[in-house]
Amino acid sequence: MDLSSYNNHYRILVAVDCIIFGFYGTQLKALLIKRGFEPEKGKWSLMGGFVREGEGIDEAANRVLHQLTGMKSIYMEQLCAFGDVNRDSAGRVISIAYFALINSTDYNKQLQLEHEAKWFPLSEIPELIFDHQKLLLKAKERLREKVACNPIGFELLPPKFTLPRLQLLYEAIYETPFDPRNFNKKMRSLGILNKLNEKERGSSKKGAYYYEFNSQNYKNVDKGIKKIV
Amino acid sequence: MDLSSYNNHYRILVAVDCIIFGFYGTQLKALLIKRGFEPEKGKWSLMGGFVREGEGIDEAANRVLHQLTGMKSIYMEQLCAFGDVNRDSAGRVISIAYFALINSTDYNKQLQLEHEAKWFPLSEIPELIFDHQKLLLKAKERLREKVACNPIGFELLPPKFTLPRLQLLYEAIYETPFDPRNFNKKMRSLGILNKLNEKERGSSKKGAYYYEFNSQNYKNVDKGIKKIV
DNA sequence: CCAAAAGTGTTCATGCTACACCCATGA
DNA sequence: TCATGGGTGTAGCATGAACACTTTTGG
Repeated sequence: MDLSSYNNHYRILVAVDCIIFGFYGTQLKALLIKRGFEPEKGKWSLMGGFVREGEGIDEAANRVLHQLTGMKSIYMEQLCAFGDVNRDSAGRVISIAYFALINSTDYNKQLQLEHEAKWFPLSEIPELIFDHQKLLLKAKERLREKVACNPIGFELLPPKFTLPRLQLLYEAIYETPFDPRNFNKKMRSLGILNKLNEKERGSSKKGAYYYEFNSQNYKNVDKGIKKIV
Repeated sequence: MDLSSYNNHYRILVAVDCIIFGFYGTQLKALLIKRGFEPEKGKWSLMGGFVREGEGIDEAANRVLHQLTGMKSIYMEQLCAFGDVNRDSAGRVISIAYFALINSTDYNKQLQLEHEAKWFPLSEIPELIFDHQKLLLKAKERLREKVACNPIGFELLPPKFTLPRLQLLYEAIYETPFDPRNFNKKMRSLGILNKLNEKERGSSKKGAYYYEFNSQNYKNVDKGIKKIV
């Protein structure tokens, strides 16, 4: 490799920061940690880490997500880069933000304790370090845009879920109620759900049918054309 | 500033690369340059530059755009970061991509010569260095998504333009013809155009009325709700 | 038998699509 | 006067929004 022509240029610390969304009860929440090192040690923060030598940025984001959740193959997408000169009080750091969606039922609670991580409803986010509030806000916007045309909401639910539950999720994301008749009709018409022959008991006496996401059908459809919500 | 806790981390070269779109005749084009330094000197490339000390990333993109076009206050938006380990053959470089829209009538041709820059129709892009082809593709996608709901197409036109010309622009972006009756109706109904009392002569005998973009009206509308195309 | 949540169908308004003719003018 | 591109309106269709009642069953 010939590095000669690049040698005199300024090198910068590059971090990845992850906005991790989960769906608990009726609330969309974000997973935050108590920062474990200076500066701003002990304050609430997004989970992040520096990009290492020989490590791609997506790889770095995956590593960071794995560190905190113990999960592999999390749904994850790059948001954008944040690079104001003084965004980090301890020096020049460019942060590449990722947002991730996880199914809250299967992740490692042990790791959560180690990192002093906590789920916060989006309406009750505490003060965050640096520009992390801004990253979180942008992630929320992007999630809405993305969910409107792409079936990624399912990433926030277990493989089997009921329609009322799916509706609660969309209501949490958009912070607005939907009409259950219209919602069901729309969802069924998209042809991306399989109705199972099994009911969920417990949240109602009648019981609601379970559905699963049919990704095969989705792939056959012209992506991004149909509006989901 | 206390840098102690960050000191042992790996620092990386960060570049910004700009995908610059322009509208010429009936074609959407991208501005490419002949790369002026090694590696890959003399090959076609996006215009880019390294992020400097004390310079924010948006600032860096503006600087790069100014260098090539001589224009200030160009419409510009961050696309995303590209950070695969071996994307640059000469070492680890993370690139933050920006796409820019410029009105082709008022930019500096002199600078174009100095950089050996050339406008290429999107259907005739030559081989590009590194992953620049990928950046360009992604920019094209993003432009379509963005233009569908935001009136940024006007950035590609002079302040005064005719409806047939605007239609040609949209047709170029979406690579598909529109019905002129429906297109006009839709555009007029959005209430973001001012019809001027002046006609463009030359492209037809009857002449077409000039319009200008009314950004004031646009700001009063609930953004991002209305679909433009 | 009653309370609580699940499930379903119809109507109306709106917006999108398709489509054909007259207008103004320079040559 | 004619060729060229500019400009407009209508009817059918699909989609989204509003809205109320029946079903199931555990307690």
